[in-house]
Amino acid sequence: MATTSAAPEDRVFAALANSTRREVLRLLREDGPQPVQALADHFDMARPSLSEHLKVLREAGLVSEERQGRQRIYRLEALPLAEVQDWLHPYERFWRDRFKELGALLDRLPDDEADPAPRTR
Amino acid sequence: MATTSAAPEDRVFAALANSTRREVLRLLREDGPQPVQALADHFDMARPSLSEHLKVLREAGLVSEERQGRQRIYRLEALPLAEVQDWLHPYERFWRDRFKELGALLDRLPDDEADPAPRTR
DNA sequence: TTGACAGGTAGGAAATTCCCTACATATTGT
DNA sequence: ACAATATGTAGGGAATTTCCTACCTGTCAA
Repeated sequence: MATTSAAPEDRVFAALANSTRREVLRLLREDGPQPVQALADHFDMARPSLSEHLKVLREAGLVSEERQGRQRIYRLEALPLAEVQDWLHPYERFWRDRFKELGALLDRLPDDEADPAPRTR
Repeated sequence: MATTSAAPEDRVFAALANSTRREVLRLLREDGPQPVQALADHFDMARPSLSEHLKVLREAGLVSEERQGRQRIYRLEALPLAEVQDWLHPYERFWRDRFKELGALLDRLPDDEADPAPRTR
């Protein structure tokens, strides 16, 4: 019956669905608050396109902007990500169970190679 | 420089971007493995549309199917969600910092109303 | 004031997503 | 074998997303 209510976290999940936007978040996290240009330097795309992405992030509450002269300094606002973590929580035991199964399986095997081969990408 | 490489987690984030799909995950988590019909009962949408959603979830590794006669039992596969949690990790300190700020602020106020009034937005 | 810089907005094309109605396939009961 | 059940796939339309090239606005420096 649930008509798939549009939760407020909807915007956050949608914002995270794009890798450019996730990269922006990473840049803000690792390099701190910075103007649009500095961010744009990391992408191939036209600057106005990045502006659109910033808008999506803004509307999801994931970044804030502070005007400073003719620049706008964008800053990471991580709080909405706490919602995502909360959302994940009830699933945690499921993957932990899986890990346990896997661990048990490995225990039963001869002590061979622990490393499961480098990811083929 | 980074051309926003399409990470493998891309599929997972994209899968989570839709609330119907998140609802499916919740149903599988709360009610356990079940056939498509049982899931479909919870949605207004045509069953083939749900099938498409299940396909997206399958390709993200978030569910698995087990054929049982003419039914297909879908089961939650939560492991890819661990990737999401890993992705979240480096952000955690940012929102904790925010909480601390908030806490400090509240401490400085007269012990009045703890509830900060519903956001006027 | 004028020009250059920073960055948002408008308008639109191409791709993708989401949902639908047929239809195809496999299994099961009669 | 036949009808009914369970579910996937095809084809297509509408909406949304993503990206582009102009273009507009505000700030700073000469």
